[in-house]
Amino acid sequence: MVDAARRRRDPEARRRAIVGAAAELIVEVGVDAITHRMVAARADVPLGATTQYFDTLDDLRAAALKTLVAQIDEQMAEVRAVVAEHGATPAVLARIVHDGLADAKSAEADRAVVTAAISDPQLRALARRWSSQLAGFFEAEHGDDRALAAAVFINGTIWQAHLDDAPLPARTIELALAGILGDPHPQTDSTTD
Amino acid sequence: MVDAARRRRDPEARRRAIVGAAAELIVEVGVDAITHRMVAARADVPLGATTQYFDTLDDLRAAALKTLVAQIDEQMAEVRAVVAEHGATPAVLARIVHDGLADAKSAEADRAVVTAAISDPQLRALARRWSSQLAGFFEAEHGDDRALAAAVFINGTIWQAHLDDAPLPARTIELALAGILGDPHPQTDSTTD
Amino acid sequence: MVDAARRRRDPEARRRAIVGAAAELIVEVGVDAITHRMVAARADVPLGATTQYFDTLDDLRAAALKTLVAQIDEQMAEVRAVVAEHGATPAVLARIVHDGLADAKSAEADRAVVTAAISDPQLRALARRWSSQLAGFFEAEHGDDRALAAAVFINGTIWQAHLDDAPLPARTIELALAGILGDPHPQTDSTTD
Amino acid sequence: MVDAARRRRDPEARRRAIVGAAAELIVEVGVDAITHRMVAARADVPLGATTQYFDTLDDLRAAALKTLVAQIDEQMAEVRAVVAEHGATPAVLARIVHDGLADAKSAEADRAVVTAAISDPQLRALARRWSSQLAGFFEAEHGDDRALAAAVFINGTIWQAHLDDAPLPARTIELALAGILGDPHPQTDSTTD
DNA sequence: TATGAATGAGTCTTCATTCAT
DNA sequence: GATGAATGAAGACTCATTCAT
Repeated sequence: MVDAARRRRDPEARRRAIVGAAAELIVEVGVDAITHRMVAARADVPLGATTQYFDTLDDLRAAALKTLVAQIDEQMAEVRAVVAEHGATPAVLARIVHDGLADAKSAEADRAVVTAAISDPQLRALARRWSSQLAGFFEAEHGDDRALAAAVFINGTIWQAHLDDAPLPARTIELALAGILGDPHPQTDSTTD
Repeated sequence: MVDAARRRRDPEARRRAIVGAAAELIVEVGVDAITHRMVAARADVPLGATTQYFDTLDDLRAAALKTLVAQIDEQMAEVRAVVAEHGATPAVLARIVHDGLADAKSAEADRAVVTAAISDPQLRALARRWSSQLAGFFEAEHGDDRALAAAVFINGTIWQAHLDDAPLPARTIELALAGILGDPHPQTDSTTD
Repeated sequence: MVDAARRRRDPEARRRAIVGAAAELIVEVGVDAITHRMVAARADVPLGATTQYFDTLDDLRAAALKTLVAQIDEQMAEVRAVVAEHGATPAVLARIVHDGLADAKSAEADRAVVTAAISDPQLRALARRWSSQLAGFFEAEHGDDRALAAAVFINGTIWQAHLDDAPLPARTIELALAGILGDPHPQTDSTTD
Repeated sequence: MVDAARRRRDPEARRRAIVGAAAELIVEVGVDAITHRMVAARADVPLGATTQYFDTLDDLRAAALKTLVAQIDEQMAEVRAVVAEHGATPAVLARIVHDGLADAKSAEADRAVVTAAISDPQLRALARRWSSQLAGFFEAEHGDDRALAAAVFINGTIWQAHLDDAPLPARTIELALAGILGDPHPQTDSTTD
């Protein structure tokens, strides 16, 4: 009764429940597949509640994607923090990436957002930015080309993790990053080897 | 009249037209967004034809995905042929990957299928198989780990190319592959630790 | 069975039935009050048929209004014919107007279209044109001012007939028109003649 | 705070604000198009207030129409006063009608009520009464027939003014009324027959 | 009493699928 | 076999009305 009563008159919580349900469903079935009915059922609210809080399904979608984006931004901030403390070495990054992928939830969120970015210009810009930020960790030490390649590889691991339903071994990631990045402070296109 | 007569007499061609239209549309608008009406319009056949040749929309979808899959398999066969002749060196693979990505059409098809694979178990199995085949080119020479990492990187390039609307430079791909694969004939686990 | 079978596959008849039902309902409940469901029920067709034949409710509304407009144009043509033969005398016009108003159906259609014209610029233009045509019958003989006033009076009779559920007596109409029009060939504002 | 406090303490004012907003909106968008939300926004009161003061939307509509009716009754009273002083001559009436139509606001209100009367029996009765009152001004002097015709003409001017977005010239109205009414003190049926 | 959150009925619209022709 | 008309289920969205607070 407390729950029911509370839910009934806690608009902020209800809004969060709806957005959360939408975000979950976007991850599960895709950004275009969600419906008011699905979201209402998942959030355990009546159908009308979904339109009460969001004028259009697009608005709801946008809000849900925003929370997914926020999650990724948070991840990125954590990465930044770890890198700031321990340096952007292959071992450090490999650990972060592996752990991130091991968290199925966040890995799937990453994938969902990137997939949604296919047809959403705004999300595409964000995805591009994330890719740049990732590359940014390596640029100073390893040059633009290798940094970009490392970011590309890390993005690739998201899809591989999805295919395998399991993250790549940290060891494999580390090995690959080490190979891609080469020795610190190399020329972008190496002359001496 | 010739056209009409022809079509009437060539059900196989009509079926191909429908499947082809569906495949195009899947790439353009996504696997879930196609409708009988869209396909009929694109294939320039009457609405009824789409249900005449395929009992359900899902059947049509499946057939269309099958042709996209076949395209990818063909690509893979070409890769295999090139590799058989020139070896699976970073330079060779980088060229193939770059050229494949530069062909927007095939790059989009790749992406569409991988995206569709998110929620289609059969396609997922295929995607896994492609990843394995890709890795297979390198396993003998470089060991399982590095081979897998190389495949992961190549998959990553598909998404990066989509984000940038341009393929990665062949040079960057080659550099990365060279780094990932390291020296030929290494142990799966690296010697020194 | 013949009826059912026929209706089932006589698109033109079905379309007419739908438009006719919509027109009836517009007259009865107003242009903004019609719904697909009302029209479908009145036309005795399934709900889907109304959207099969008209992409949007607005399209259906427009088609229905078009038939009402056509009815009025036809009326106007008849008036023109009668006037051409017998002249635009008060007696002749009074007879026409009275008979038109006595036909409740057409009187209500007039009223419905004029009412719909309140918020539909296209219909407003038409209503203006009708008013002009009506005035046109008298202009040559009686000058612009009196002609316009006669048209205004005739329009007024539509509303009075609606209020009274009965047309004004032809005698009253004739008397009023005669008074409004005065003697033939008057000056509108006379200076020279 | 003053405003809020005031409103809180003056339910009657709030009720008036709601009814006034509803009346405005009826004139603007039609009697059937108003919603609680629209009225609340226009009256600048919370949504709940609209249902607090009126059990149903129909009740609110009725109240709003009542104020519009009152406005018209007031107009009619003014007409009566002017007529009592200056007589119901064509010139006097023409001036009144023209000025009334020139006041777009009141002309639109007239039109809105007449339109609403189409499907509201109560309003229809009122409209009938106004028509009678209008005719009443002329009956004693000019007989029933001519008086009715004059009222019909005046009603016609409302619609013409709406079509033209401008009132008829007072001169035209006067001319028409003079013609319709003929000489004072005629028999209902004209003398010669 | 005043507020606005809550709910579901009803609206337009799309479309897979069926089936008469 | 080929066509497109037919149908209803389902989706997005609006809003009158109720009622907790």
